[in-house]
Parts: sequence; C-alpha cells; structure tokens
Amino acid sequence: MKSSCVIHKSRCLAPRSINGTEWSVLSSEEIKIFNQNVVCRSYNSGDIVFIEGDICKGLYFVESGLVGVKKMDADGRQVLLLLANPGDTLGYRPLLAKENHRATAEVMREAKICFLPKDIIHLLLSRNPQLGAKFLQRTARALGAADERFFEMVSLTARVRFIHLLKILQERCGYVVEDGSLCLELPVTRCEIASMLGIRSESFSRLVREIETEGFVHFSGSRITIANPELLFKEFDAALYPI
Amino acid sequence: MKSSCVIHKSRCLAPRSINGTEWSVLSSEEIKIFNQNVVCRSYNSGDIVFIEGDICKGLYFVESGLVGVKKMDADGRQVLLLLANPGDTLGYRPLLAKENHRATAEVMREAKICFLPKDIIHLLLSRNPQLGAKFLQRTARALGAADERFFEMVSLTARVRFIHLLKILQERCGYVVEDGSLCLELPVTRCEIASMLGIRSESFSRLVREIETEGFVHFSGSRITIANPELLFKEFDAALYPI
DNA sequence: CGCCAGGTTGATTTCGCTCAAGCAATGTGG
DNA sequence: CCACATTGCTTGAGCGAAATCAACCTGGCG
Repeated sequence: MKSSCVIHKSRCLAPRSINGTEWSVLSSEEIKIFNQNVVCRSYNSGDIVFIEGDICKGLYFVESGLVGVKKMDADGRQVLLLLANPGDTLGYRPLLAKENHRATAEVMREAKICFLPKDIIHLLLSRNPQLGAKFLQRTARALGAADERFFEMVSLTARVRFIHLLKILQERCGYVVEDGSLCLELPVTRCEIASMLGIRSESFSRLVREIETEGFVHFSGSRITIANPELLFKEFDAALYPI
Repeated sequence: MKSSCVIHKSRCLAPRSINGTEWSVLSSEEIKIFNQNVVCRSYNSGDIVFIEGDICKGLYFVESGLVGVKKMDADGRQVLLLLANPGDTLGYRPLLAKENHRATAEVMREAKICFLPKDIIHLLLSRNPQLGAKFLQRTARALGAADERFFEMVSLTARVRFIHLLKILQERCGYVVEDGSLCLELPVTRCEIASMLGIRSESFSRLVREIETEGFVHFSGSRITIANPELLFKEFDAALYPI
C-alpha cells in the first residue's frame, strides 16, 4: 500500500450515496449511525479491496474510479465478472449470505471507496425492517440477472454476447457524437473484455475484425465508434426473441 | 386440466414444510394465517404450474412428485434449469423481486403442490421481520450458487459438469448398494439431462459412452451404477481446485 | 402390426482454443 | 538517448469439442 491510501473518516456518503438507493429508507438518526461508522480510503490502480476466500467484513461503496471483480479459473486465468463504477456497492452478497467472498475485487483505475462494517449494517437492518426489504428486492433482482446471464452464456454466440456487452457499457461509458453515431471508451484491456465474454483474447481479436469489416463499427485502440447503434443492438434483440 | 387436479384447502403444510425452513420463525398465530390461506392441488405429469412471463401470484411448495423449471432458448429448444423435489419452493425469486416469472414450471411426475398467495406472504413479511431476514439469506445464497453455476459453465468441460450433476443428483435419487457402489435413477430423459449440461443430446450420448468405456460407471436405461463414486467425484474436485 | 418418441451412431462442419510468431507502443536501465 | 524488455494486441496454422445433419435402432403402445 502506497502513501496515497490514506485512511480517513468522512461524512461523504450522506448526500451522494444514499439517495435513490436502499439506504434512502434510513431515518436521520440511522443516517447518523451510518456516517459515523463509514470509512473512506483512496486506492491505487492494482490495489486489492478483498480477495476470494476472505471473510466478508462489510460493504464497500465505490465513490470514484473503477473496480473489477474477478475470479480465477481452473487454469489460473483471470475472468472478469463485473466492473464496479461510482455508485456501485460491493460485497453485499457474501454479507447477506453470511459467507466468505467468492471473488476478488481489484482497483482498475485510481478509486475512492467507502467501507461500512458489517456490525453496523446488521444493526441498521435490525432497527429498520424496511432496509431489509430493500435489500431483499435488490438481491432477488440480482439473482434474476445472474440467471439471465447464465442462460445468455449457454444460448447465445460470442458475437451476440459482445453486442450485448457494448449495449451495457454504453450506459456507463458511451456518448453520442454530433452525427448520431455512438462513441464508447472501453474501460479495460481487450484481454479483459474477452474474459467477460468467456472467450480468449485471440478469439475476441478475430471477432472484432469480423464486425469491423462489416462496416457499422469502427475500433481504434480503446475507442469504439458505432455508426448505427440501433441496427447493431437490434441484432442482440433478434437473437433473444427470434420471432 | 384433468379431474385429478382437485383444488382443496388443507392444513398439510404445518408440520412438514415449515420445520427446518425459513418458515420456522413464524409464531403460532402466523402459522395459522399461513395454513388458512394455503391451497393444495394435485397435478398430472405435463401440467404447467406457471409460464415464463406470467405475473407471479405467490409461492409454490412441492409436496410430492417432480417439477422441472425450463426456459426456451433462441432456437426454440427447452433448457431444463432446475428440478424441484418435494420440500423445494418455486417462485420466490420473482415474488421478492416483484417481477414476472422468467421461466416455466412443468410437472414431470404426478405431483402435489401447495400454493400461498403473495398478499399473505407480504402480510407475514411485514408482521415478522425475521422471516424477511431468512428470505434475505436464502436469496443471497441462491445468488452465490447462480454465480458459481455460471462460472462452472464457462470454465469446466461438459464431462466435468456431468460428473458434478451426478454428484448433485446422488443426494436426491441415489442409494448405495451392498457392494459399496452407488446406484442412481435419472429422473428425466437423457435429452433433458443434456440440456441441463448445456449440450445436445447427441453429444451427451457420446459422453456417456466415453465414460462407460472407462469402466467405473455403467449406464442402462435411466439407471446409473457407479462402482467407485469417490474416484469419479474426485475428478470434479480436481477440475475445480487443480493444485 | 406399424408407428413413434427416445436414444445412438456416423460424417461433416463450425466455433473457439492452443501454440507460435510478430508488431506497435510504452517503459526502463545503462 | 539508445538498447532492450514488457505489455497489449493481432494474425496464422492446426486442433479439438461440440453442433449439425442424417440415418438408424429399439422398445412401448395404440
């Protein structure tokens, strides 16, 4: 850990991270408990937030930067499972299941992350049943998304999965240029994108070239320009609902 | 619906389905509410409990028989996602997420299934926060299992996934014979087993033959005899933790 | 008896993997 | 500042797993 990883208490969470989340049901006194116990820290790229197998100590709120959640496969390769952007929460699954972490969270771009210990969360959960109800809904939705993801992986081609990933990334790191085309910056290396799709980087390379030669999409470095996003994303919808 | 699908109220759930489940936290008065509102029914093989896209009306408790949870892939093929045995609950994910069903439940062997309407469940949840806490833990664990399943599908071979499935089925429909070998009855067709593994039935056929020629395992009809279960299951563990 | 669903088998193709080489951009130590 | 290593990415050749297509078997059943 470098010197930039300063530990400091902070009241930073109240306005930014509570509104519009499950924490919005907290009373002002509970918000006070929250803020008195939250600890914020800066992380450098490459720093580890938690490791697969660790006991879960609480919740992590990504305030800025980018965090990748990874798992090692049987051959020792890293598989990127999730990218956590500002506003995202990490570690609630093992916390609520009372299990250990099943994946590793690694900072991919200098980040500020706030931490709330699990004792405080359980205190808040016992004080305020509404918070539990919110978490319950959130977890059930995540379960649906996980099932969907599983089904997508076994039933769609790598190409369609890639188009879907572009559609998802678009919300996070895409912007529309004046001529109506969509531009997006891949936040991670192509190798990591490939691992998110469940393919090797070589296969991803070939996939990119294939799509590029069709004309709609242009790749240069980490920037992707999509001339006609509607048309491209329609291919994903068509693969899901082929009627 | 045939005449055997009689609708009848019943108090059947109290002893059998409550103990050892999340419902064990209910007070006796709450158990009364539960029992007054639960409706049990008999289903024939082939009957549909709910269909993908349906609004979720409540929870289903499988009392006897066998129910398959399926989804249609883009090419119109059925993928079997889950087998629900007596004691299993269906529909809690869409109920808690306040979403529609994302899969279809079809009875695969004559079954008795009890139903509790969602209003009652929400009433019980609001009366008893402990019930919510139990559901929260259950859902978070299911989320972990779903992630695990996803990871298994992308990182393990069909062969290893099949061995893992045998290991899971063993708990439900396996029994040890006098000479120490394990015997299990596949509850569904080979075609459906193949779909659970994410492969075609032809590929599954070849996989079975390959394993059979190695000698440890013998397949005849829906009966599988495993001479040395330890040795076979070790192959699964070795694939997961290859150190 | 013939039909037919479930299952098997073979031939061929497709998709993605492995291995290996090469290239461009970036970093680093002398 | 140059030589060299490193990292990320691409490309090609060959291979392997599973899909597809097609034929065929087999046992149950109307």
